[in-house]
Amino acid sequence: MSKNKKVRLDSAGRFAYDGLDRVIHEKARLGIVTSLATHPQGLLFNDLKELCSLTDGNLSRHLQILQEAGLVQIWKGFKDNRPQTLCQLTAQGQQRFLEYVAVLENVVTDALSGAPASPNKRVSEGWSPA
Amino acid sequence: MSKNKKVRLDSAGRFAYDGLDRVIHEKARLGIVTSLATHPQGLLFNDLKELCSLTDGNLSRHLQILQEAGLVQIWKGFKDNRPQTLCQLTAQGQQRFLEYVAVLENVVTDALSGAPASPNKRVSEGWSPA
DNA sequence: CGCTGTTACTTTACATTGCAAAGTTAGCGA
DNA sequence: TCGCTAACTTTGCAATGTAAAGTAACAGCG
Repeated sequence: MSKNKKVRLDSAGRFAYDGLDRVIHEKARLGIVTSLATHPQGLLFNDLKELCSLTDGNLSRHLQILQEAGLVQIWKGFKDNRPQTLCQLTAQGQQRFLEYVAVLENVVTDALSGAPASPNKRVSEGWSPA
Repeated sequence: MSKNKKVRLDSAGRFAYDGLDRVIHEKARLGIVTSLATHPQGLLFNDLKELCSLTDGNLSRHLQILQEAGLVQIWKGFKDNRPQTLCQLTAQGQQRFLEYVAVLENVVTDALSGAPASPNKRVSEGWSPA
């Protein structure tokens, strides 16, 4: 079996992506935050529901998490005597989202840098499948 | 209160990002898959542990999920009479990862297209904070 | 040779999280 | 007045992420 080269110490944590903010990274919330980022005037609860294809309960939960994390401001209002909820990114939310996107760009860069489309090298002798 | 424009029907699902493969999207697994994508010859369990800053138990769990999903091939071998585990992306894993990264690029594009760095517009009258 | 520590993982226990069904409040129309 | 609908919130529970604990085997030492 060929001798595998030990990962260099300075690579430790290279793919940990610590800056990937979990509050934003969850798929449903990523969609919510991205759609809010592209609508500075905010979006209604129903608009978010449609844009992100979420159920009422799910959207409500995620908005609560985003609000508690300080990324989203929730406004209550009325239209035709009916209650309406408007959601908007806070300044902090925008900032954290930009930071998150920068890390996401790193992931994309990493992903495309290692010739991922090329076939894997055959493992050398001495290995058997698990 | 100003009249909010209803989201156009053709925008439904615009930010659902259905192509964001959850098996890959989980932060720890994203790191694992990205690091494997940049090492076609595969990586040892310990190398992955260091590169991704994961505990043994956590890494093992995620590798199991990736293997069960068909994205990763696990090879067992020995070095100096000690067991070693080599992990490698499968062809399917590479394909799905490329598809995933394409969607990630969409997210990044969306995120940067809506003037996210510009301050939010003040909400019109009639709204009060939740 | 027995014992202890270490290595390279796997398994387990449990806390956290994501989801949608169920619930709530209030308005509208018959 | 009643039934239905809208716009959410809350709840129950299944799924998931994490690291501590466990396992098997090797190395070194006395």
